[in-house]
Amino acid sequence: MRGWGDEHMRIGELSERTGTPRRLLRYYEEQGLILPDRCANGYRSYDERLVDRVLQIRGLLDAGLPTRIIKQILPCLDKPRLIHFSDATPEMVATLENERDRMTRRIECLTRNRDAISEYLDAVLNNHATS
Amino acid sequence: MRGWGDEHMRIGELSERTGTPRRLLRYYEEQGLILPDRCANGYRSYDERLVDRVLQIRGLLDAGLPTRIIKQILPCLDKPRLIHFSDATPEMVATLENERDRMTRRIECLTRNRDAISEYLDAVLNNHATS
DNA sequence: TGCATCCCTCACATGGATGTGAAGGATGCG
DNA sequence: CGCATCCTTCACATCCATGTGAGGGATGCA
Repeated sequence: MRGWGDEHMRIGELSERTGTPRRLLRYYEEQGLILPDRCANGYRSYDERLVDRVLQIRGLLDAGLPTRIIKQILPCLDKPRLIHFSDATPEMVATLENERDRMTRRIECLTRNRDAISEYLDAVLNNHATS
Repeated sequence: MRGWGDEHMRIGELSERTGTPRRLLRYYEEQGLILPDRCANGYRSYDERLVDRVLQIRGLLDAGLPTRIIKQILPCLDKPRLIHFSDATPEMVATLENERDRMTRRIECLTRNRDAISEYLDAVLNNHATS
């Protein structure tokens, strides 16, 4: 029953909606990637917006970034235009530039190889009759 | 002295030229990603072309693909047009399609986040005066 | 010949993401 | 009430990429 458009949810629902084991939701919290509040229970209470955030985290993890880095870049993606220059220390900027370049290289490598796979698949699927 | 454009090299040279610890070169071999031949010594002898292959492997690893998958996709990238339909079993094709899609998703995620970082950096570096 | 430097294999260690389960408290339904 | 189902914490286990070092053989130079 409990309306499906609620503002908050417990770990089970977030787990289902993101396809992420509860264990990992706790792990991401431990790593400082998400910060759910707590009910009087002690139960974790997740805001609706955390669904997207968790999916984003998983995407980045899957793309090979470690939680330590994800933790650093997430804040920059949160505030769409509400840039907060507060913690934009020079080292932070350097870290971000560095990571941006790493990501670019990763993207290039992935794209190159994915295209090669596509090419291969096309070849196999089109003129396979000529085996 | 031994000419630097040789056809083959030992593990030390390959390690230097690819920036890869010897340990890992042996590991990649153990995982079936590369297949150096052996001198009478027992020493591994690497073909010149393995330089690029190792770099490619490292790129894919860095992008988050496990060796198990890399092993499966490498053969498709080797033969530029010399497609070998021999081992193109239906499951293999399915695996490749699946992996291609995963890579596409990864690329999208990385691109999205990298662009967000870029945007943030631009903002910080351009109108930082308005802190 | 001795010594440095490469190579070999074997094997245990580490760090990060994830699996799994125990032991127990909260909630809610019959 | 009893029982199922959710939640809590704690802790050990696994997989994978990588580090590290021991013990020993090969090569080559002084």
